[in-house]
Amino acid sequence: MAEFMTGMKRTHYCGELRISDVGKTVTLFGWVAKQRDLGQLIFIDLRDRTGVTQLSFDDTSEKSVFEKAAKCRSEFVLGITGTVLERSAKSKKIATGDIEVKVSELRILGESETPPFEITENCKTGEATRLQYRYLDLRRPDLQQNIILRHKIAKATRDYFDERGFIEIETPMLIKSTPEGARDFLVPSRIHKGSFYALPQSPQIYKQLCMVAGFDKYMQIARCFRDEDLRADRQPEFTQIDIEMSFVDMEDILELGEGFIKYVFKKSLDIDIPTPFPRYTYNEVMERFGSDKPDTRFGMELFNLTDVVKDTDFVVFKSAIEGGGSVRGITAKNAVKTYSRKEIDKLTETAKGIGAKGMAWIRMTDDGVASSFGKFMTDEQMNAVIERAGAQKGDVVFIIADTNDTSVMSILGALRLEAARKLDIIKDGFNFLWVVEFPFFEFDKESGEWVAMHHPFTSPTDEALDHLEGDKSKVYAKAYDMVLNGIELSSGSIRITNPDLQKRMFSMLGLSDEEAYRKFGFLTDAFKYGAPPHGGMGIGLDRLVMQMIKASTLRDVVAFPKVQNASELMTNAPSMVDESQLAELGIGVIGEAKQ
RNA sequence: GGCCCGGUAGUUCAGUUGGUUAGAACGCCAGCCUGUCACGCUGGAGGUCGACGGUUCGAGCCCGUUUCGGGUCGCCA
Repeated sequence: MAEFMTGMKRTHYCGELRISDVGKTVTLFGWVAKQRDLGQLIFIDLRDRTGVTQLSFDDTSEKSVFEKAAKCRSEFVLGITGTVLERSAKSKKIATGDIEVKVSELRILGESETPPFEITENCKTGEATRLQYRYLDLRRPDLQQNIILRHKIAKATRDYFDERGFIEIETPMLIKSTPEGARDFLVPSRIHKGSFYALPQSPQIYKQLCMVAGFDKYMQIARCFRDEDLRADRQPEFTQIDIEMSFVDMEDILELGEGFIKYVFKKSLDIDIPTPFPRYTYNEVMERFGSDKPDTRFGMELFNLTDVVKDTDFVVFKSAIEGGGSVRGITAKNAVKTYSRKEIDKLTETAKGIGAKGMAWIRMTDDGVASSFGKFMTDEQMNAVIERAGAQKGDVVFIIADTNDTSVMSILGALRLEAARKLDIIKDGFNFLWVVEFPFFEFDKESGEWVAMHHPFTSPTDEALDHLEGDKSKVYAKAYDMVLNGIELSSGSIRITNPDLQKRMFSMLGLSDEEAYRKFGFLTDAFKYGAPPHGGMGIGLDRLVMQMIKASTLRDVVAFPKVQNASELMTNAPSMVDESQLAELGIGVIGEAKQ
């Protein structure tokens, strides 16, 4: 039934025509957004990626054209030629509202069944249905704008780094598996039966080898893969703006990163981001915000009560402190109405869910001070607590005690976010910051051992070189994170380039010399042949775009995303494969297959 | 793997203490309509109430299991 477009050539996009075009003969292609049939008069809104133009048909139209227009339904694909007319009734709602196109030739290039949901902005249809028909979802103007903005950001990214002498180099997708951190996606080899490639979690090692090779400044908009569980801001495949530079120290990289953010916000959103970004040490953000990726769009900072309550009779506080831990809290301003006893109980459950043993609280009501632990305290002690909390009438104080200081801070960090959302006090804006001076090791409670917080190529600070094998809590890394509104946007470090130091690092991570050589020998070998000092970072493109458009999920900025269980609803990937395919690869499935 | 939330026409939702034939709006179909742009008017079609099992005289509603979707903790060097 569909007609051919032979002989038709587009003169304009649907969103382009203005009053100045009146009188022109134009040819447009697009989809029927809406058809309004008034009997002897028909209007069709024709949509493409740029916008909508109204087409009109009346009794002066050729009969066959008019009849065809009457048959048009939503999402039919049309090609039309006609004359631009000034509208008698103008519309201010759309950019082309002053004109319409009186159609002289109409071809139905593709018909459409009724779509499962309307192709409109602010579609209310659930995500699952939209993802199943993602090609229709992507046809919606808002999602289309997201993807187009993403393109602009990627373009600005390449421009920025190109102007500064960076070279984009493609690194391989089929690489050696080095399962140190996240789980690898594995790809079986047909030629080497029983052997596997891995998909890269990041181009880390290759970009470092590019530095050894002398490219000096590398960048790549690189797809990365991690076989871990999904979150609203985590997809199993994601895109990094990956950067590495030689002969630089941390300052150079931070400056480059700030410049990049400034540039990309200006170019794609025309927003000025002030630089330099505030810089916090890891210890400072943990103490003040209870997170290594703090959201600084609101206050409610943590305070330390350990010295204030250490002599009280409250056994919960006392035993936490005696066990080497701390007592800390946050104060929610004007929250006494929001946080009724019932709501506090709910928050306590939340706290327990993330590892708290309990939660103490103070409510500063009109009738006085109510608290969960007042009976264990003298009035002076309670007043000292309230003073430290900076609490006034109308405020609510939440207090966490634990023998593990880090737990206390991170639990309060989570409660701080939860309370801020509930109280709706998070201001609009783009709060960038750097977190620096990361510890090199963190203590793993389960194994009782110190484990590396970063990948094994991260350089310790110069001062730390003397006591690497000593007090592990005092070793810091030349690592830095860029944080935006509580989301980790970027992570980077200065790398180790000394082969001996790299060997020391591997052995501290529990890798034997043989094992280290088997896994990373090519890198340590490379460092024997003149490795320039270098460092870099990877900026999460998806997360950056998501923040720029204030989306709440990555799925709004990824064209074809995966859902929570890591499957794709449109194609139903992953799927089982034929036995013959498995046989060729020498692979069998153990246990019950899960589709 | 744990915890929390949700699933009722194509879509978004309502559905009382469990009680006759499960409703509305939008969309869809048909007819009428010359200035609409959320067109209007008239009429119509459209439901395994996610699935299975249980309780009950009777289940959309109660219970259990399961599945799908979302959030989150673990995990993400």
